[in-house]
Amino acid sequence: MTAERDGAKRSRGRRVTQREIADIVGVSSATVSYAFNGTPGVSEDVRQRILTVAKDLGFRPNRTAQGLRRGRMNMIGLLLADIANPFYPELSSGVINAASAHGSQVFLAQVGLGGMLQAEAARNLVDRGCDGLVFTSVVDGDTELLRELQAADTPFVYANRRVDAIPADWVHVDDFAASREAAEWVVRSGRLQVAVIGGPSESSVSHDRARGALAALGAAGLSPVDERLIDGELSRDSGRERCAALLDSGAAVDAIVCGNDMIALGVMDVCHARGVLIPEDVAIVGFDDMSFASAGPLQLSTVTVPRQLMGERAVAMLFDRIDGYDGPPREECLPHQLRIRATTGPRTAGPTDQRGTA
Amino acid sequence: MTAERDGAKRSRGRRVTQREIADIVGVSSATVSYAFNGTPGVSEDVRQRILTVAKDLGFRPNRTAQGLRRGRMNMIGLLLADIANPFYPELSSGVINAASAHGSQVFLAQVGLGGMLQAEAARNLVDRGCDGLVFTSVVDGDTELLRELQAADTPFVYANRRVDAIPADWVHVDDFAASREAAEWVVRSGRLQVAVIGGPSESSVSHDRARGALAALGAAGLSPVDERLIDGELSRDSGRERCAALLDSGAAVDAIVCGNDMIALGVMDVCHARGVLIPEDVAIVGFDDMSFASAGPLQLSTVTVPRQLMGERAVAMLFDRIDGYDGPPREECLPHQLRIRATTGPRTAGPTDQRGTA
DNA sequence: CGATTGGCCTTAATCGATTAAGGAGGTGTC
DNA sequence: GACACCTCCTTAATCGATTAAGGCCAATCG
Repeated sequence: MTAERDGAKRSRGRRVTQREIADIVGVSSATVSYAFNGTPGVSEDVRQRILTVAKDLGFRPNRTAQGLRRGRMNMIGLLLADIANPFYPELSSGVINAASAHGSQVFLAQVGLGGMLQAEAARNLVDRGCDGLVFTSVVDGDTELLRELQAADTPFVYANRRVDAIPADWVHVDDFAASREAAEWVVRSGRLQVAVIGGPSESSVSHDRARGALAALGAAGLSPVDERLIDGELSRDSGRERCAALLDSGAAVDAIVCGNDMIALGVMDVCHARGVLIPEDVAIVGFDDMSFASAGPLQLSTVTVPRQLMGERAVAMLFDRIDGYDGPPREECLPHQLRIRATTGPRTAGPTDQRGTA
Repeated sequence: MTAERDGAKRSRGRRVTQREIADIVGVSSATVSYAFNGTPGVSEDVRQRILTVAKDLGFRPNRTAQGLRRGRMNMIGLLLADIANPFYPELSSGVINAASAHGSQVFLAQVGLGGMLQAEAARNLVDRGCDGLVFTSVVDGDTELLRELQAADTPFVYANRRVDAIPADWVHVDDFAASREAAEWVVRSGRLQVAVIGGPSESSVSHDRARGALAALGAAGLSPVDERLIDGELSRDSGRERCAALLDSGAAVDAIVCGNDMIALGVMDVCHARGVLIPEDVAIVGFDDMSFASAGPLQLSTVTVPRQLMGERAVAMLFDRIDGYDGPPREECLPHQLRIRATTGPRTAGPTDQRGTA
């Protein structure tokens, strides 16, 4: 008798359909559909009766059925390497909000890291009917997938990283220039023994950042402390490991240019643990300006990347494609900003020669 | 003639269907479906021919059609307040990976913050066919929505926050006890003028944390410095504002217990800017142990919350429901850990009476 | 007054898969 | 020879919406 009992009785997901509304109002289901879509040719009286009944019954359209019929699901896929890396949440936030403003929602896939491979995840998203994809973590190995998507005419954009071999819409910052500026600053402030601890070379972004730093060093007639440290992961752990290896090697270092702020965090962990003073002994510069970089006592010098905006612009470009734009791939370069804080302050000690005795 | 030309010619999303495979192999589409699903009753010969043709044509099943017919989309919805708040990405990562292990993918909805209202977002996810929902940021105002979901028998779980009035599966930590422990530590180390800068009282988690801290103070015969500061947002900005207000008020303070690490970050920003020494003048304790809390020079005392695990357990409980478990709501309390670092070190100065002249 | 015109609905096909029910052809049994 | 019984397919309904095409009726026109 009660609503509770009814609720318990129906099987899960038993939802009101247009057909039921049609039966109650006494019209055909087509009319109900027309009423909801505002299609002309439904009298105001009937429309009102339909809407009233729908409301009473708590009708909600089945988006799956709509999607099947209309061939468009109004959703986009977002692929990222590791949502726990603080770079991505803000980018994602931009993507989600911009998509929402376009009436779409976002399907999230985490690739690598216990998740699926990128290609598998991307195909899955397409199978589910995503109208387009935003790639934030492509690597060169994804070439085949991207080719496949282009062949099938599935819209996608690169946010941040890109694959050179597959031209497509791309939103990014000038990583090369930004990294060069950061390294230049370090060099100009008198550091001579500069180490570069970068990200994976298969990522275009990390690659560009490393090249930028090396270009600055080269222009000053310097070369990096230990070339083998350049390539690695963009994680705090990897920063720790490589910084420890660097200090252990006994090489003289008075500055470390990091591929991102997470690496810088790991580097600072090790320096802190070993009593290496920042910036007195070693200057440190990160990349991305993650929220913690400006934290009270931390004050990491870094490069600001407009991550939220990057997500928003990526979605804007993607919707252009989804809505039919068919021109050549476009590239949008967002402004970055060198943010000098305390970790690149004046150098007061001689080149450090800590032997990593900590 | 070329594959390129064919590709350009077909309209977007023109994908191979079972029907086309059936026509080529010379069987009915039903047989094709049976072949893919491993349903008995298809000869090995025919099955092989079907699979071969499917592979050649790059067939992929349309998950939307499958979902419509099967009534299950194999996806879950994840609702969160602000993906840029570092609490959520790690929780999300746990959710995504656990869902992936169950063969499901995750739909993400950001509520508030330029996104939709929670109820709107949740209904949207259900309309799209999500098999269940994970709520991470419910507030008391969502009661009606939750009731509606229960009436429709839509499975959902609370991760972290909960709404008392609507019992449902819930994964959390003992925020009350953890916060009490944190405050006790501060009190035991000799601080007498303790301020509590918490989160929104409409969040069960913030509410419990605030109660825990107050309980510790009460047990020591103390009361918080300024009760009006307890309620606010869980953001760095809010931490800044309230800390500034606190210092401006001229009240004597020698410890600040924060509702989470973001607030603590804002508090540290202000202290740093005004020359208030941590921990000499003011001890600070956060909550959540976000990655930056342990950063080199930062060393924020806080409480560790197993966020990734929380996401995984939430999904496990959710899938129990999706798979038919129909018992009473279950509650899972995960272990927390008080993490004492440098910001709660010994107090060396008298109670601060900075007038905020910075 | 018969024909045309519009307004308002209905019929039925369709999206791409799943699946119950049924049929054709061969084998086995008595 | 008849009947049951497999094995392997096919037919057709179905999920819940959308939408082209067509029907009915009253109003309008020459």
